[in-house]
Amino acid sequence: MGKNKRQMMSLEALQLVAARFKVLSDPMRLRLLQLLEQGETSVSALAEAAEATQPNVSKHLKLMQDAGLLTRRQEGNTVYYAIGDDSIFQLCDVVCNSLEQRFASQANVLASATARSASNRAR
Amino acid sequence: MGKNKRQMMSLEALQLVAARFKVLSDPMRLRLLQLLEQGETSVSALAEAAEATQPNVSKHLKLMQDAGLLTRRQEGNTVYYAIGDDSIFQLCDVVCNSLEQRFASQANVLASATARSASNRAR
DNA sequence: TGCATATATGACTATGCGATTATATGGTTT
DNA sequence: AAACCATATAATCGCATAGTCATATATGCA
Repeated sequence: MGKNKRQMMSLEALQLVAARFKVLSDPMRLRLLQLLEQGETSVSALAEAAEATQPNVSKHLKLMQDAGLLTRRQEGNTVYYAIGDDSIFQLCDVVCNSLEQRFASQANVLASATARSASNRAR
Repeated sequence: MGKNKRQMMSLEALQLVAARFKVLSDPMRLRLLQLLEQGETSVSALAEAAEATQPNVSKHLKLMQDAGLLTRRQEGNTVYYAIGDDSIFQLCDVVCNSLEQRFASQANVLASATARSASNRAR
């Protein structure tokens, strides 16, 4: 209770946090993460589901793996990626709830997309 | 409890979420938010505290206000900005905790910066 | 060995954005 | 009115990056 007083973060720390947000600041990557929430998936399957080219998807996946968000498993010819950091979905939930509030009065673009995640939180 | 199955978000929704993350993906903006956590502050005060030029700070502030993260209040000549969406700090906490875990074994760049926020969560 | 499939990488283009500088806008004071 | 102050805006530059296309790598199979 009461307001927490955070101490200032160093510039390096802020850069790390900013970098994490940057990884999440692309619709295609969010789409891939959403697909991966259903479970480990191969690159080609992701490319088809996301309606994107294979090289493009491959790059995004590598970027997210390098950022520590995904894990990579190779089985024969095909490579399977999976969620490696569940905090991603906490982040998306918080953002969705905030956006819901913001657009509450307007045409509800987000309504169907975030209704469930909102009803999960005890607010 | 157990895993929640989210439903797919529309492309527009994903773009909105990505846009919110993008606003947070810049170290200077995070710095300004951190300064504003202490309370409403004028543009010039922010510029000095952040060691940045006034036009640069002004742009960042406007951008965050347009994104719904900040509020703006003008009093005479000077303009005061303040936090308009507290979810920002939830987001930063989640990211900090995730980064802590990730870099747990390495040199602890984040330790001092995030220790408190980590000890706040019941994990 | 040779060929097919799956993924990764490199070259290239186009777009977006952060920073700086100079200037404009708006308010206050004399 | 003019001068001064704080903030916002415009023009510009440089850089990062998402996307595409072509190609390399690598694994499996005939």
